[in-house]
Amino acid sequence: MKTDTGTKTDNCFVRRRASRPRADALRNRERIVTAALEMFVEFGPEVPLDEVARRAGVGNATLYRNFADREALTHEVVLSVTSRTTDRAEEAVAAESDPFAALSRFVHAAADERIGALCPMLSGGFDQHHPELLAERRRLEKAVEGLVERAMTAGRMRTDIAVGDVLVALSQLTRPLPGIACLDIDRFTHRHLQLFLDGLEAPARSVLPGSAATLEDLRRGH
Amino acid sequence: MKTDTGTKTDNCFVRRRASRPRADALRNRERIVTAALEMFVEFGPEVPLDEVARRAGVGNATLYRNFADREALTHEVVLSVTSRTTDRAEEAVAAESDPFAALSRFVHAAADERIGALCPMLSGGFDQHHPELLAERRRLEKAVEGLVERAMTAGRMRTDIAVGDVLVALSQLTRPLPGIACLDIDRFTHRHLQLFLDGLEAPARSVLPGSAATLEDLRRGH
Amino acid sequence: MKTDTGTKTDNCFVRRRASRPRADALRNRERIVTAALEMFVEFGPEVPLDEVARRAGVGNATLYRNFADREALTHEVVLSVTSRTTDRAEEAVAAESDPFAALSRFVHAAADERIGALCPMLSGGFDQHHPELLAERRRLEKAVEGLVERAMTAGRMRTDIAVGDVLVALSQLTRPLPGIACLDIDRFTHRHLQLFLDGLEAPARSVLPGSAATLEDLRRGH
Amino acid sequence: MKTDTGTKTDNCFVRRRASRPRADALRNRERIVTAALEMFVEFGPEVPLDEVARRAGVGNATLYRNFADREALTHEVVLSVTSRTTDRAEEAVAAESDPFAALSRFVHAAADERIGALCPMLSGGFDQHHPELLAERRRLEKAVEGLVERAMTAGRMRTDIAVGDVLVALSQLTRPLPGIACLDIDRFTHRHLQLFLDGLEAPARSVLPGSAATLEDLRRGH
DNA sequence: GATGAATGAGAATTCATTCAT
DNA sequence: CATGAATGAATTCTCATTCAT
Repeated sequence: MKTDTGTKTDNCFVRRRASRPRADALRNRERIVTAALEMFVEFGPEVPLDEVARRAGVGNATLYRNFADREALTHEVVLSVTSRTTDRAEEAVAAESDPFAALSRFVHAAADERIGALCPMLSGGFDQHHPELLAERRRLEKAVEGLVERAMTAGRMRTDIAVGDVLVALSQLTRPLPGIACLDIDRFTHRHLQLFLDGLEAPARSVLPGSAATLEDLRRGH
Repeated sequence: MKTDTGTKTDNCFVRRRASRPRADALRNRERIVTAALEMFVEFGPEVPLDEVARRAGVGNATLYRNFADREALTHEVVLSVTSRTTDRAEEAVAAESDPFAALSRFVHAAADERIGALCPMLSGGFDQHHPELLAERRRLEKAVEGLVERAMTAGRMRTDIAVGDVLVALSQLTRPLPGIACLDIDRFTHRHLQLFLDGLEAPARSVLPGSAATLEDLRRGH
Repeated sequence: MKTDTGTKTDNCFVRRRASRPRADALRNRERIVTAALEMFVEFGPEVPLDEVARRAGVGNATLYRNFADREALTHEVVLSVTSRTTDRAEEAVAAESDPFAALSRFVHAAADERIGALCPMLSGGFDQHHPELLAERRRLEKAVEGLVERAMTAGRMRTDIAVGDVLVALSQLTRPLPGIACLDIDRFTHRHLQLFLDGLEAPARSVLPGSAATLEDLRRGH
Repeated sequence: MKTDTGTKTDNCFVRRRASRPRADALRNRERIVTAALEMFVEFGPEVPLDEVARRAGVGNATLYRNFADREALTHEVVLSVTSRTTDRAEEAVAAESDPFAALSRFVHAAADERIGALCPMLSGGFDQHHPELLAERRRLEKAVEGLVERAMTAGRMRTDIAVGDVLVALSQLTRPLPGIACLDIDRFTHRHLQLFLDGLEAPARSVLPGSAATLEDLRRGH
């Protein structure tokens, strides 16, 4: 995942203080993204960027130097959450031999990565069709598709479910309620996720209406 | 200097139909609440009130005459959705002989009433503790409690679920995604609700973590 | 003091119910002017007219039926206060044999008539040059001039003072402080007026700078 | 997730002249206060803040960056006028050997500092009980108390007067008449102040009614 | 005539974004 | 690079005035 944004000055050698600012700058960038995610979760995606900068411990102009506007920052946050969530999907495969256990582990891990925070951003606020994002999202879908298909193949879950169903339900159920620490993620959210997983595991009791979805679909109607 | 305020009754007979002019006013009031709900669903709870007024087809000041500020309008919207949702719960009991079918009918009906639109409002934006709201919320909880208990007693659903679990999961799953017509309520939402219901109906497969919740609990952490 | 505003329908005879609404209407008009004066004193000349109407116990539209706009109402209030103050000046002459005592009585009486409330209105807010107002103001000046000259002639006060000095100082000293009941007119204002009067009575100790003024002068600079 | 907010000190030496950029900012702040005082005097305390900003030559948001709201700006204006007025009281002591001349000098100087502009603000519009203001007001009262007591002790003025009487009368007499350049301060105001001073200097001719006041008292009734 | 409701224009305040140091 | 300050373009809300009953 090359983030070579601005690699122009990479050339080696001396120049003692040339790379130092880089270290700083990179740390700032990360701090800002972290702060932004936290505050989107706590206060919603409308949170003033000046406040994000304050929480990140940098001046507002530094934020704008790194991210041209709110859209750019949102983009990075989405990218970062998506990427880490994908990592969790991959870890889950490795960590659990039982395929449904793997899916289950992923679901809870995704909640901890605040995948729910992406929801409000799905609706505008950044360029859904940016290649970088599309790529990352496909990576996530592939990974989750793997988890789901393995569980189905093993007969461990009902088979009328698509990746999109999992991802959307998962996102919605973990979607933060600004002002309430992420819907009190420990007291409620994991509980509801477990209920959801139990439902996936049980045999189908009805014909699900509507159509299975990919994340992609979500934007279609727009 | 007699300040005989209230001498208006000097004009004898008049005032027969003192409440008539309100026909218009009442319609306006309702139109505003309706427009507000629609726009909260479409654009989120931060939608400019001037836009709400425009959609309602009234001047902005008319909105403010009816609702002192955003909080007051939000209050009314929440009240109205809660109330209609409760009605749906009561209807569901009457309409279905099977207790789980009743719960199921309620869940889908609540989605159509946009119960999910309440989520973003639960986090501030209005006075949670207003007696009027508390009363209405209790009515809703009682009604849903009835649905749930009957289904459990009939052995039609797992028994480790509380009203709050149903209401929170239901609200989250149907929570609107601004910019996407209520998460494309027909293509996805009812599907996910059905999946959720299937999960409720199936026997428990795991011990649910965390604690069951009432809507009340949601505010506790705050 | 003919206030034949709208006397067009004065014609006598029958018409039982023709003059009745008149009585009402007139009372309303007076109530509004009274309420306006009270509220100008209490809250300043920016007080919302709807509030004035409420205090007067009439609908806002009734206020506007009687006074085309804020200027018209202000006009009437000024006229009314000026007129009553003039009456007080005339009464003072009649009531006191000592010329300075008469002036003194007038000064305190003018305070009770809220002559200070005129100050904020002197600065725009209504048409200073309206003939009706000019006439009334001249009447006031004449009356006060009488008081002052008599006191001077009797050797009861310093002679380098003009009517305008008395009226302006009097108005300023009694000018209401919105939010503080007319500068607590009894505890402070009459005290300061007495001090002012004592100063007038004493022999001149210095050459007063500037020029004596008529109320008229006040508008000149504008 | 280290939230080492405050790592700004990573950049070693920097920050030498951290307060330099404030040169501009400070000037702006002062310009705004100056403009505000001028416009309060000219147009009253309700003058639109956007206009104040324009007069100060800054954008409206700059005003709001410096003063959270009208109250905060008013606070600063009051503070600034009070403080300068106190300075004048102290200067007056130094400049005049005769105690009454000192008082007299102060009174005219206070008018030039627009002490009268404080009047409309005394009635709400800012927090009267803010410690900063209370302190500054006490400083003013102390200073004027000194002037008054010295004049009394020297037998140069009547002795039934309190600081509050002087300050209130002084403020009222110099209170600006929006629309009229500070009551044409040179043509009328100094004249009336001189008359007032003459009255103070003369022996008491009557028992003053009411009670002497401190500025503090003015708020009591509220 | 009288009333409550409706309205648009304007004022206060916030915030994304740009600028100067 | 980093920063605090500046800015204008919304947004919320108020109020004088008009309208419909």
